[in-house]
Amino acid sequence: MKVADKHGRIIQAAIKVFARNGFFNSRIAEIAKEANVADGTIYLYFNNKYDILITIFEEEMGKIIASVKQELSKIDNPCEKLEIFALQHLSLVEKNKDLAEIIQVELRQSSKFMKEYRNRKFAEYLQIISTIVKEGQEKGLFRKDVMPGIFKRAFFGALDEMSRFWVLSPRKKYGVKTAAKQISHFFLNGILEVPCPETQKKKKKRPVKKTKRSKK
Amino acid sequence: MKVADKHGRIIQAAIKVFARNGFFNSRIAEIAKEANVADGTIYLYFNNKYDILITIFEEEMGKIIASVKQELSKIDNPCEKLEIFALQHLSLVEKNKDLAEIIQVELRQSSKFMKEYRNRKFAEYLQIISTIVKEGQEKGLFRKDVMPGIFKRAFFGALDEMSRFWVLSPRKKYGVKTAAKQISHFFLNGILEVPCPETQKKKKKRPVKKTKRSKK
DNA sequence: AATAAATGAATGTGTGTTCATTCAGATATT
DNA sequence: AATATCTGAATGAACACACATTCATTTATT
Repeated sequence: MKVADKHGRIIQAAIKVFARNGFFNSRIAEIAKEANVADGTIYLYFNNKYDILITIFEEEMGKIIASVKQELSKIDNPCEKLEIFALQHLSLVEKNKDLAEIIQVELRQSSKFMKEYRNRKFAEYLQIISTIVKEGQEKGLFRKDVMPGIFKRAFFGALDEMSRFWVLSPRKKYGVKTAAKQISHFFLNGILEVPCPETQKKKKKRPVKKTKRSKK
Repeated sequence: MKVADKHGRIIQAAIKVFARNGFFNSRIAEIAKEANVADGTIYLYFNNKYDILITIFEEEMGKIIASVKQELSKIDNPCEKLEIFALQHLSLVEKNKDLAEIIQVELRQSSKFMKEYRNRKFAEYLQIISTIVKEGQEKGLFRKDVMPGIFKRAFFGALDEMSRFWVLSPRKKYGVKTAAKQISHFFLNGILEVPCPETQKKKKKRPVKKTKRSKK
């Protein structure tokens, strides 16, 4: 790696330091030291401490979204897509523990100050999931009464909580593959030995109009 | 409410203020003002700022665990238990937005500094879920290959993410009941229109003993 | 009168940010 | 080719200030 690219070095250092201490307990001086750079230099590349955090999210989250989308584009079957999404998500977390911790913990905490911002990138990520669901419904694979807006949050939340566990605890009990398999299996097939009739008592199954496509 | 009970007033004020600004951006002076108490008075009841946060978690989380356990004890069927758990969880969040935000956001961020502690209370909450799962497996209702340790996190995560959405966004698109129904339904029955054979390719389907119902 | 509880102004520390200064390398001048 | 001039990236010591905590004093309770 080049000696230069101060920007990149500062970002990488900040990821490490923020993950170690949390944003508010991290000192600019510590980041500077980690990046082998003078305190003041940081202000040549970033407006302030907060700006570093935002940049981390912007740049790194962007990479992740792109990579996940890329990976999913190779697959057709929505069932498989969900499983691959889970696997990808958990693998990425495992590979980038520090980054994952920041996105999970620090950015959530800061969300009050950058709601609108976080939401955009984050919504984009969640939308990958709801798109898969809609696709599955169109293909007649997934039940029509599944609300994609709820599903995407539930599915993401499940993965997110699973990874938090990894991020915070040093040794992990379950492997990435096992977890991804289990979780996608929960959501696809449920956990019942045999489908439970009572849970569907409310809605009568109404005949679904076939909305082939709606492009004019 | 009594004019006294400074302890309680400070806690309530702190919940409000922490939720509004986040822990690190909250001033002791602001909490004092909100509680109609002098700055110094707070230090008669708490050791320091952090102690207030911990106390909030300890006292309030304790109440929640007790209340959920209480509610679940009335029910037999594990399927129903899961649904009630979801409903309870989401309802509690809705009723105590500020508290929910603190538990979700601030405590997660602080977990680095008090891992051992958070884990105990939190684990207790998660364990409620895995206990339901094990019970369901014993009764032959839930598949044996479901790992309770993964399930509890996935299920909790799903609910947690759903409530984060409510906590952070002012108007909500889905009602508590709808969300609870949908989420527990995902986990019980999956989302497939028809069980997907591929996803089970690993394990040979072993003949399922017909567990008609398990009520004695 | 004695004790306890509450007050809030004062303190001191920790830290994000600034900015005068340095100096390696580029450019101009001889 | 040698020397002088310029440039702006990098530095890090110094600053300013926000804020948790303290404690001498006041007020309430017994």
